[in-house]
Amino acid sequence: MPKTTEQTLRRALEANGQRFTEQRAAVFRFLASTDVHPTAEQVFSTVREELPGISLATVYKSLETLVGCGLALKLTFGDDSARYDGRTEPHHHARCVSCGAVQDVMDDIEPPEVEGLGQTVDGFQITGYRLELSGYCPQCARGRKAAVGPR
Amino acid sequence: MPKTTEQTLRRALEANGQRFTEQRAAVFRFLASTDVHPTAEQVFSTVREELPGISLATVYKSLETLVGCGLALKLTFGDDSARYDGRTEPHHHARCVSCGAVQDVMDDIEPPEVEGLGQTVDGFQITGYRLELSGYCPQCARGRKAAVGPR
DNA sequence: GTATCTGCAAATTTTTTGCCAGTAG
DNA sequence: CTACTGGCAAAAAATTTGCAGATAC
Repeated sequence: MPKTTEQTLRRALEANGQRFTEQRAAVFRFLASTDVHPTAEQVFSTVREELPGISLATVYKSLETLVGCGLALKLTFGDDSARYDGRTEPHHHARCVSCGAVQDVMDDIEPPEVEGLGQTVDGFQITGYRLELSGYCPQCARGRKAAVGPR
Repeated sequence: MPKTTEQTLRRALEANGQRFTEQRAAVFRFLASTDVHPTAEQVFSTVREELPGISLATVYKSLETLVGCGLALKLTFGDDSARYDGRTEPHHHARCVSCGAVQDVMDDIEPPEVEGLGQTVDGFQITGYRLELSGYCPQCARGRKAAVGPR
């Protein structure tokens, strides 16, 4: 866990009037180290290996704190429960329709730009977007014919 | 409620070995008539005006049935609970970051096409995509400066 | 007539909250 | 020190399930 990671966390917490704690640090480190977009439950069981005493409620509270500080994103995919993303740089996600796994994809899969971004669409003032790809992950991709199109 | 709507429902149900019921019809009609992407709870309270005896469990079951027949989509936006979409044609969504409302947007806001669609990206075999715009709905858009970019 | 539904209530699952002791600053 | 936190257990919210009576076909 590089010092810079802790620095980042301390600063962000401080900037939001929050305190630095071991629990928050552990949650943040785990989120920052993975790209699987874990659910709260997954964060809990992983972090517990390191901090056996941590409770699920604390994980939820820590996640909420991190989201509030802009250090993580709370996302939902398809019809699953909430998942957390420790990366705040622009990137998109691909979700396996077979096993439900969520993976990051390089931002450059995205076309030039979404026309109308920063403009008004149907009365909506657009400030951002999120692209979710569906498909089969490497493990599940076994002899399938792809049907392409938005949904 | 046009006869064609009922026809559509009957055919789809039949094709999936499911029976036509008043409850499913009411849920379907409501979904097809709105573009607000209601939660199960919202479907329940609206449909109950028409069928006072319907139960929430039945609404959940009906929604699942409709999704199974391809007559509706189950979606999640941001960090909210599951929402249902009665439209199956290609279109995208805009979500108000202020009030949480979800609105359909014309498909042509979408750029030409997502490069790599139907191809393999990072080992993922892509079969579809979903675009979610963030912004301020007409009601909430009041003197704001837009910061643009993926998130 | 018979397999499939609905409604109800109870069970699960997911997330949030209240409270007191513990700790960061 | 003092306010903010974490852990625990209980609460609330969201969704699913079992079952007996009702209903579509």
